[in-house]
Amino acid sequence: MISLRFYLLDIDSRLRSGEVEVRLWGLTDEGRRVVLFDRALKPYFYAVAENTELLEKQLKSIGDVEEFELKEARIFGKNVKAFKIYVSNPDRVDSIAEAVSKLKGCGGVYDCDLRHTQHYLLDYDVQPCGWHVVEVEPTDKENIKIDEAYRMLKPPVSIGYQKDVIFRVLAFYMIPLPSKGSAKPEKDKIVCLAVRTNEGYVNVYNSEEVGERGLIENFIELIDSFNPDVIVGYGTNARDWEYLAKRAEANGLKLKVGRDGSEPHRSVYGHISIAGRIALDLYDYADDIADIKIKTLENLAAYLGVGVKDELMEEYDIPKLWESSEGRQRILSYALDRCRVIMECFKEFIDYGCQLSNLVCIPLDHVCTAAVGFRVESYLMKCSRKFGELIPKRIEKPYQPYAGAIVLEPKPGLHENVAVLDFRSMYPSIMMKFNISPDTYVEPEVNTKPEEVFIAPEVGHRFFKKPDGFYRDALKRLLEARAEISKKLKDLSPSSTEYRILDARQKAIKVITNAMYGYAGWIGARWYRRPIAESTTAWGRKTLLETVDYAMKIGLSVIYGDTDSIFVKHDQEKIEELVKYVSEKLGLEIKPETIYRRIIFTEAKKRYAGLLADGRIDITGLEAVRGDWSEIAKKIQREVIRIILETGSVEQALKEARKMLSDVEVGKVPLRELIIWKTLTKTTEDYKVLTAHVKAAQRLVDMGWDIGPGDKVGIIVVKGTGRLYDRVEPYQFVKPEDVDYRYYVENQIVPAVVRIISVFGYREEDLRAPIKTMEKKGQRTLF
DNA sequence: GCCTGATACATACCG
DNA sequence: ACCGGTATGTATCAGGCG
Repeated sequence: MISLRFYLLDIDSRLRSGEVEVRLWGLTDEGRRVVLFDRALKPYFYAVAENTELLEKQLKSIGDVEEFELKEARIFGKNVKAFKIYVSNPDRVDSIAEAVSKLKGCGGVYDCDLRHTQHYLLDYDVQPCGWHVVEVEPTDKENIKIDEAYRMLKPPVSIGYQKDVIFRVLAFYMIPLPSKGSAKPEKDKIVCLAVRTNEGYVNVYNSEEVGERGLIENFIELIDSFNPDVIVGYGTNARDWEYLAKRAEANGLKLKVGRDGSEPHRSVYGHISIAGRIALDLYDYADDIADIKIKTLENLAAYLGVGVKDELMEEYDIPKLWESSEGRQRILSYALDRCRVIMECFKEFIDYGCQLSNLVCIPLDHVCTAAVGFRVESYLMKCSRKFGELIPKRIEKPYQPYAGAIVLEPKPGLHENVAVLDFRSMYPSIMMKFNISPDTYVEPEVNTKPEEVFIAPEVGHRFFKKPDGFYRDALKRLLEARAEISKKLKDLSPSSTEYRILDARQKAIKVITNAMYGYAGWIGARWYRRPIAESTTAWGRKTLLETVDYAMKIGLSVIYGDTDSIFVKHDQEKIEELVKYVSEKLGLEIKPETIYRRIIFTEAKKRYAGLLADGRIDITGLEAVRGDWSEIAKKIQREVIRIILETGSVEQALKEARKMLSDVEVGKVPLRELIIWKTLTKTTEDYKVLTAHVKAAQRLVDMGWDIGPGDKVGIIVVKGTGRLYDRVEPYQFVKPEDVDYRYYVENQIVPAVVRIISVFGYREEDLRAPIKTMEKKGQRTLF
């Protein structure tokens, strides 16, 4: 027997002579790549026994039910008796559970729609991207590309061991040559594939030199010899892997890149998995970052501070470039640079990725692809085990709306010295304070004594004060962990490894904490309970209103507020009093987060712009921060905002705006700044009304471009008559002389500017009038 | 058949 | 495939109008 320290990278399972075998892939303390086999866990599910004897009798007669045992468990806080039912044929867990759920005396089936690997992780408390001690014996490697293979003798034991793990990483970027529209793997060859390892190997395979077949062979050989733990790319789930597999097939090859010689395969959440390796798609990371509007690799790189060669190349540029040797050269160096950028973005991402994976207990490759709801749910499943809660099946539930947060009416105008007071984790704190949880919720028909429950305002839902609900427990762990990390971070140098990892972890914790309320109100959630979400927002509204009332009572002028924040005229003493009130009387924490030297509010909620102490300008909600306005309109609005905030002179802002606007009128503006991007949210046929971006998308599809739901369509408005949708073109096809510059002035720039200046009594005419008329208004400033 | 205002649809934002 | 609240632009339709 050997005892090993083992870091878990990936987990999968396979059938071996009728048994499920779990494979744990990872690294040892000495940096050896190993795989561990374990058949100890038998497939199972739970059936709640409402009539134990009756149910037991029927269970005996069901084929493939190997054995079962009666256990104590909990469902939504209620103690129940349930049979843990072991199934001999792992493929039949679902169907047998379905059959058992219909038996007399059965009160529902639980833990039945989880993958076997998930049961394994939960039952043995195994942590992806975490260290364990394992007791093993050596076994045959079966040609697996690994240093050692072992058979597990006991379940793994998770240990708090922290050690930086150095992965072997391969980044790649491929370029196919499209014949028409988007490249199609059925007919369009891959002409170049760039690779880069984190150990310094760089190359670009070129179909001109080695043929497409040679290019793919080179790629497979590199994976074979370098044997990476991680293979990273951009857009690999939606495109690259499938493309490579099809082109491999067309060349009589198999894309055997898995450590066990298997090919990439589609797995849960739409992820493409590679056996024994982490297949990462940085697109998923970009998708998670709201500030990145158009999810290109360049934009991700810019966001992360990774430098990109200033060379724009899009798919429609490729065919023409490929015709000349100079163009081909450019394509090759472009691919190489993209590969470098992918590797650098990977380095910025990986600490956070590992921490998130470890926290929510989803393997690293899947956690990136999993939506927030599934991440929260996975974390909750882990917590539920400690409470003895069985895991409900995912079922369709009807949608029933409920009231959310409140937003205060802003005081329009320019204000000076405004402090923003934010509640710290308002919803999680409220959920903890009032023990809001699926297992503490009191059904309407249940009688309770007034002192044993919390009653939500407005909606009247009740929650038991004791014992702790499992949401309270789950949140407490998160908040305590984060507080502890914050304390540690203070004593660490930001450049140290430990700081980097802890900071990544606290970010991961924050994401999960903040998503917990949203999860509770999601109809797809296993632990969905509308009253939970509804009560949380009700207490939230009450809290905010009470805070506003008190602020006004002590003479603080409240300018705005939204959900968990209030904007007040800065007054140190009174703010301190308000903070004290909130902490002592409401039992929550409020903190001045931001101080604006100056801030502009329009009549509209959720839209404002402020000047910070350090001179930066913060814009919220306005056109300037939206992805569906042209850059030129956004740029001019930003400029107007900046001048007003810095000088207080609307006239000066107008003067500048007029200058910029007149450039547009004569066509002195790059086409790039005229693109209006909109997301296609469904297939073009599903739209009830025709819109500009849908029309453009239809045209692109007709021309052979792969465009579907979720894709962004970039349009430019061109001269013509009729509806807007009759006057737009996909941006790729527009020449400067086609552009309808008047549209941009009247429907983009003017509205964006007027939105701001109208606050100060100026109108469209003031923007468009000659300077002479303006002077009549005189030079005045707002402060 | 054209104009106008009301309404529905579509998108993206805030917290 | 986390929530509800909000702003805003464009399409579409009903009704007025000799």
